[in-house]
Amino acid sequence: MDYEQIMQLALERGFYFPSCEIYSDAHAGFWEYGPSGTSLKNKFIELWRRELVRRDRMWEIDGSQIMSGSVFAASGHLASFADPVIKCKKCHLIFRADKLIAEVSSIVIPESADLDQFDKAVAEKNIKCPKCKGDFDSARKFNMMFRVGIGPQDEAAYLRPETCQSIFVDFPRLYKTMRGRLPIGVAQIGKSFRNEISPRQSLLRLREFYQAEIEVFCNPGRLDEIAGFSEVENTVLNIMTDDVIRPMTCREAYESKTVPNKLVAYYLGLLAEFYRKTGIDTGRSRFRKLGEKEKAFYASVAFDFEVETTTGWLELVACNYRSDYDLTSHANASKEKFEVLDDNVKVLPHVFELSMGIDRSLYTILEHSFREDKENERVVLSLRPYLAPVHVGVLSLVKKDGLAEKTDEIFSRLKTRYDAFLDHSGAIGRRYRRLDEVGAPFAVTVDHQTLEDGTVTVRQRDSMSQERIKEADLGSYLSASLAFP
RNA sequence: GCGGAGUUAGUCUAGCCCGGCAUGACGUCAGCUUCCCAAGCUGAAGGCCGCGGGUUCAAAUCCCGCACUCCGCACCA
Repeated sequence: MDYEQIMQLALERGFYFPSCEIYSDAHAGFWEYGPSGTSLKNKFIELWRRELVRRDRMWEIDGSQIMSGSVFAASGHLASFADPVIKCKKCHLIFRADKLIAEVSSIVIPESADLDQFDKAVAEKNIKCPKCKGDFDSARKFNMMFRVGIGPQDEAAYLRPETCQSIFVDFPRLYKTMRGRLPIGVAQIGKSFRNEISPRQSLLRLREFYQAEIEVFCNPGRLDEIAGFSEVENTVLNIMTDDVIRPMTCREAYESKTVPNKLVAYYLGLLAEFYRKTGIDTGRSRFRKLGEKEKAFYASVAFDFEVETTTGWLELVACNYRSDYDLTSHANASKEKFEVLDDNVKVLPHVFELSMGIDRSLYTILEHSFREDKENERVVLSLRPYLAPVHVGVLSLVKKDGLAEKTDEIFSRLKTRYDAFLDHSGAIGRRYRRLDEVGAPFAVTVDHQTLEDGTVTVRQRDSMSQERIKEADLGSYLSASLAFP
């Protein structure tokens, strides 16, 4: 399978498609989830809640997408999420001002410097466009954040470029009211917005995208006191350091100091177990330890969880040890106090972050589940049953002889408990094929025998095999088969 | 943002060079038939040929601009 096949399936079966596609001024980087995609996404999120939020007794919040300028002044986004750029007047090429100046003149100007410093350097050193030797316009900032105007005064605010700032800003209230103790995870699912220069490949680089972020607040002096560590100590992590992938258990990773402490090892373990249950082929995954130059400026230790796809290795989760960077910044800017009592000692928590890209994860699930069954001339999405957009197809073998009515009756009993799809029309084989393509793990078929002895057939998506069970047992059969792990 | 290639029904696609009724397949819907794995038959719906402008008696086709998609570069908290 490749990107194009997944794209075609997404368009044909209602997984995702371009936003505003009927208008020609639609912008790149915005995509909609259709019914199948939304259903898959909801179930993915439910699995995330089970495996991370509930398992680790985290607090889940849902913050504003628009946040005030002060938040991003404190977080550093206003200064450093923006690139200083200069544009050639003649050929209109755009360059990063700081990089071009450093390259041709060895003058180093920090990217967050005032704009006139760049203009001054360009003038003094008589820097011209490297391509056409044209003159440059004055420097300007290209900020990746979307600015929005609030109220009649059009006051500046911003669409959040990452969801975690809500968590940092909310932490003092949460800790005062929610009765937790360190280490405590605060989780959030939501949209983030980045004005990417060139969005690409549908769900893989979006301007509006979903993140599932977890910020674990911890006592930096007690990073090896993790109660749940024994639960994951034998979980295998594929850790990549210096271009070599080495499988090792969480305990081995910790003891060999491949990861710096038990807390980090524990959460990488939870993450690995979560992704295993999404059906992604974790044999083609790795936790890549980032080198000094690659890490974000706030991170002291960073691992990217990456998965191999037909588009190459794809980063699904950024795991950053952010130390006290965020809480210190917000404490200084807001005058709010972020210290908490941990075992009767006052401490400013450190933060370990798991920042997950949901859209990319969903794409990867689709690609890793996609199977061309040439022998049976079909395309199958072998999704885990609990993630399938449609749980069960409910079909009449033929419409006549009262089979349709009986099928409707069974469907009515199932439809509020499961994602069921009712289908009477066309050849039975064609209806099975359609269900295979959206990954429905089961198809219940009503035939003549149903009317005689009250049994129906249940067809398995992957094996195409069928068994006959009592109609009355359908509910318990499906509940057991579709249960989350 | 740069360079290249593209954009025709839900999907894929012919037609474009050389202007003159917009092809075909799959899919969808209805009916018949069959009755457990994309069978067959009959019928139907579905297109401002990406958008805007120009040339022309006439534009899917030629010209210009723009948008979007893919690839490469650059960018990437």
